[in-house]
Amino acid sequence: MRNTKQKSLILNIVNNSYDHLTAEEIYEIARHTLPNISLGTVYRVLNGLVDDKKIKRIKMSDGDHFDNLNELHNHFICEKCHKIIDVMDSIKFDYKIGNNKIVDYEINFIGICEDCLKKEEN
Amino acid sequence: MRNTKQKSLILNIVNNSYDHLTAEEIYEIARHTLPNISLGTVYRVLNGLVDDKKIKRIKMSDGDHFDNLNELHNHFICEKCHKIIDVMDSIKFDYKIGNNKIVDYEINFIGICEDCLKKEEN
DNA sequence: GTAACTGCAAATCCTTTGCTATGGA
DNA sequence: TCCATAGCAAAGGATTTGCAGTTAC
Repeated sequence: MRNTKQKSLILNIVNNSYDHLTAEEIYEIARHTLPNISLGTVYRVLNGLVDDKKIKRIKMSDGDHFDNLNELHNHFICEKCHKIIDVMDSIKFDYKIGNNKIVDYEINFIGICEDCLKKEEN
Repeated sequence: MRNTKQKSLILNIVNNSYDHLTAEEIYEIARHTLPNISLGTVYRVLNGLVDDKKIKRIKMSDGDHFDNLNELHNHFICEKCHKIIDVMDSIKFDYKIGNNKIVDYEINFIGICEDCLKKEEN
């Protein structure tokens, strides 16, 4: 895998954001630096970075979002507005599932976020 | 939400399968009983059942899969072949994340399944 | 009776891909 | 130099949606 300016830019964008950006959002930010970058390239680079385990993919109803691996964390996902909130507490598992090799795990908390709870009250 | 034969059939199919079926697969099975059922209806009914928390959606790279809620369980997902394996052990959490209301959580173990490990050896 | 649901087909939207040109090592 | 990668645009594929007819309650 070659080190292109497109790739290092995209990795930087993901690593410096805690907003769980979509490919489209990353594309818009990347264009500030590289106006000619294409959305196809953004998708291709993101897929490569996920394969290389440099970033993580979060599958959502509105398309995939991408997350940095700066610190171990999990997610809370709001059922109403689909907001993703980082849960920094590190939960540890020491687990065995048959003869399958566990490489990683993720815990997703699902519920209603503070903002949506407030809206419900009204 | 009305109780149609399409809906009860689809709920039965999901509840009696442990194969984490896709909409397309559910459609094919449903056609044995209701030959005129349409794929659009399958998608619409599945969305309704997920909203009503009668079944669960599993987002995968090849499209969504649907899972029954017969027994509390989590999933192991193979990175290579994308197989989903049920993990029946019941892990319990008593957790608080700010003022957000936690309704549910899911734990996904990610790794390489036994079959793919064997293939790698060769 | 009537509002909700179905079937059908077209549309939508995210994502991938083929091709040619470019640039990193 | 040479092959992986970028840009562009077209294709792909899962899912949604509009509409007219049907059905559950």
